[in-house]
Amino acid sequence: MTLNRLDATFAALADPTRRAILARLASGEASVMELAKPFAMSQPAVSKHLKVLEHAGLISRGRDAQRRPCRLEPQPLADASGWLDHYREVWERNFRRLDLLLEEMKAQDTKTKARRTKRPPTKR
Amino acid sequence: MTLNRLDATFAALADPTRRAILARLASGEASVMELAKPFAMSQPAVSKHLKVLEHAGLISRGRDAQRRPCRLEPQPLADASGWLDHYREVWERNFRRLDLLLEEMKAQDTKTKARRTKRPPTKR
DNA sequence: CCCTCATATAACTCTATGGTTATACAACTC
DNA sequence: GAGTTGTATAACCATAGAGTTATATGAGGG
Repeated sequence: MTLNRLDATFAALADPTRRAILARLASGEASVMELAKPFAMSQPAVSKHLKVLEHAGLISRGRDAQRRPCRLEPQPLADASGWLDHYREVWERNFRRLDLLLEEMKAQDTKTKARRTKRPPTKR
Repeated sequence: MTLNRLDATFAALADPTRRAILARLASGEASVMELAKPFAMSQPAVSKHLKVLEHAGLISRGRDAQRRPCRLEPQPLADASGWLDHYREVWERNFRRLDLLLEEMKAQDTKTKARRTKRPPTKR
């Protein structure tokens, strides 16, 4: 469920047009025409992008006469951000740890170089 | 350039298999076979995923005899995270502002209701 | 040298994506 | 009620993505 949601969120963010739409929506609601204007692209194309964004839960749509104004829905973004932040932390910690490890190995290496005919310490 | 990089990063993250691979790599380097084991998927499929991740700059690969161990590259993640955080902040601010606006409108609404022949209470 | 293991590449299938144009629909204007 | 505006849908095309099997390559081990 939530995993599927992450899929949809990241997939939606992978397109520069859609990121631009989201950026535009950061300054307030907008109609489809308003959103389409900056792009060298037909209106149906923009509608499709909006459908993707809506399906990913990143936007929701109201009704104002014929217009279907789009507004942002911050929740999925928060989820994606959470995922990134979580792993980023782990990764950076791991990265530092690895740097340390590499220095140790470099030191070790000079000592054991003669002995290493095969693969060193059998994985980790 | 950087925009293209964001495309690749988010596209890479959109696949659950690739996210799982990254999560696995958080606990250290791993070979292709090791990475492939948990998945019900052929080795070439995993190699393809790794190629995507490498192309997105999310991993880099070394050489250890026949093995091509994968390790994480945190930089693109930091970029993606930065993009998300930036807009998330704007969006949340906008969201709060909008809530305020809606309350104002709701108050206004009761006053002007008689005048409005169409369009019901503007949703939500 | 030959064999085996780890990985990469080729060739193919299937489905999804991003775009198009043309058209339908829905709601307002006059 | 006729026309106009905003948006959605349909039908289509081209390309990319995720998977497969089969095969090639590259590096050690005996």
